[in-house]
Amino acid sequence: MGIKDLLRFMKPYIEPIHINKYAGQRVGIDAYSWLHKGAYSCSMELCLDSHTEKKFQYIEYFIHRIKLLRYYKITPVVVFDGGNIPCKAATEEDRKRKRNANRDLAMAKLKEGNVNAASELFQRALNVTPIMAYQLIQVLRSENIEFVVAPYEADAQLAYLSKIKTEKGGVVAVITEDSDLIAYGCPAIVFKMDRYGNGESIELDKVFKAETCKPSFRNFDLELFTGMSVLAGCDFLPSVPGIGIARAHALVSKYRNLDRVLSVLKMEKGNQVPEDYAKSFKEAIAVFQHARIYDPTAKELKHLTPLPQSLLQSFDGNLDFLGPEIPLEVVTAIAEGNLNPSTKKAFDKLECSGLPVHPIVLKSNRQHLKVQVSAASTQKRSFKVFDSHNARENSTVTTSNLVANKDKYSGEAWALQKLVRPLVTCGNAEKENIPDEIPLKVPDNNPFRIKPEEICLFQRENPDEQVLVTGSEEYMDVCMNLDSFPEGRSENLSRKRNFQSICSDQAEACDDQISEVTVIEAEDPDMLCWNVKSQESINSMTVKRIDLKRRGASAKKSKKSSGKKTGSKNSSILNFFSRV
DNA sequence: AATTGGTTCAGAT
DNA sequence: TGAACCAATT
Repeated sequence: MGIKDLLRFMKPYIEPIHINKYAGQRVGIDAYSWLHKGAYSCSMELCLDSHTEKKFQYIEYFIHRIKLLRYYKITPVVVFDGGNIPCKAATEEDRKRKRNANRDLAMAKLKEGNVNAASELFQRALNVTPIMAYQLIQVLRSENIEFVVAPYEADAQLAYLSKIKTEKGGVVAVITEDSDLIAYGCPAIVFKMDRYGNGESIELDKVFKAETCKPSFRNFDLELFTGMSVLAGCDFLPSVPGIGIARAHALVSKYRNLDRVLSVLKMEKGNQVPEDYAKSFKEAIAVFQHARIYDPTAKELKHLTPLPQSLLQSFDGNLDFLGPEIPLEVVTAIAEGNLNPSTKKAFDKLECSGLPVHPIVLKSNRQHLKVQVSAASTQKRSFKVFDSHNARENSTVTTSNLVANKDKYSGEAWALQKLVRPLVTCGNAEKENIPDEIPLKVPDNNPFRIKPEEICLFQRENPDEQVLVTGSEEYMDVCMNLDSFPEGRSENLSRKRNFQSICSDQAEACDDQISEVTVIEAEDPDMLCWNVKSQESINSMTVKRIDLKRRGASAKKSKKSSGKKTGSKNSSILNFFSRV
């Protein structure tokens, strides 16, 4: 997908980025990349077209990322792919063939009863359809999230949005996985954005202006860069055998003119160059330069950059390789998500049925735990934890080692504050104020840590089975089972580890950053919770989560942690204690 | 010696 | 799917 090896080649120009860089600004989203990633978790349901809620998990994935952007005050503009353009047909056919092959294999494995092998193959049979896009669009509408369906390539549309002013609907950067965006001349691109907003960025003007960085693009302009990209092989045209990104760059650097490069190529490679390569090459370049896009302000079909008369003539007035021209009303209806861009017809209501009314709801079988903090003194703080559903008052437990020194533990204090905000009064809990001296900090990363309403508990049907408690499904990191995992829950089997090994791993991994490891144990001796706290851990992505564990009745006797055990029998309080 | 292009492996969800 | 690896090629 995209330009072969381009990202690897451009490595020296790629730098890590966090999307908060674009706070307050508009950022374009290549919908396909998130739809595709989001569909991984429900690929089998999608391929089999099962009518379960899981089928719509990709929407939750997408919305989670939208929420992430909104948290950072970024205005997302979601761009969908429209129709296929003719010169991409070969690539599309190829992908379709592979998908179908994988789907058939998957079905065979399913018949054999090998569900694991089948679901792996279903992932490779994944296809993001206009109907999936349409279902997402309905959610975007209800959430007032801006979107546009491109007449053809979303990449071209995104490049266009990157070129125009914010007031006219433009964006300052684009989030995608597709290296084509570089060839389209998109000035700022974020690749590989993770769930916390970390990614890799490339800025085109830095590429052209860099004086010493190799590979050098000092004498390049965008047309030469695009030429290099097409020579290396793109979705519109495979490369001449033996020409990869390095040779393409060398050729363009040397001759600094695409026509000359083409003739040299013909000379050197002779019959290895396909008959119509030069023509296809020029068409591919023209797509990257003048692809058809939708102007949301003028509400009309335009070219990415205006088409010179001379170019039109050189193609004998036939621009069908850009995709056929689309009537005005149709292109607008497509852009606004009212017509299927492939069929140019209204979306089939039946086909689109089954969308949950509230697709973003969390699963229901869980309890919320609310945590309250009090500040008896600056030397010592006490915590209350109670079950918000049952509204039972729980006993207060204290930690003596916290916040002895305000500066030293400010990060920890922040974490604790996050734990207790918003403060929810519940039962007969005493109202206690959050101390003023704890700074309310906006985290640099991962806004979704440790919110009280997101600490939840998953109870399995059989009470003797282990119960895994983590942060909210939506926001927290992976569930991790500590000792064993019931059969049939294979997705996390690979993470099966025991408590000690996790603790020691974490302690080791965090050795240099972690000031303290706090293990939180439930009043119920079977419930364990531990957390790693330090400023660094809170602000960096590497240290993760609160993991809680409830051990089955059989495991009660063998208490593994070294915490004290306190409390009254009828409460489900967590006792907090610290160690190490 | 550099590059291509095929293969394999781990990771994502 | 992509990144990393390796062997064949120029």
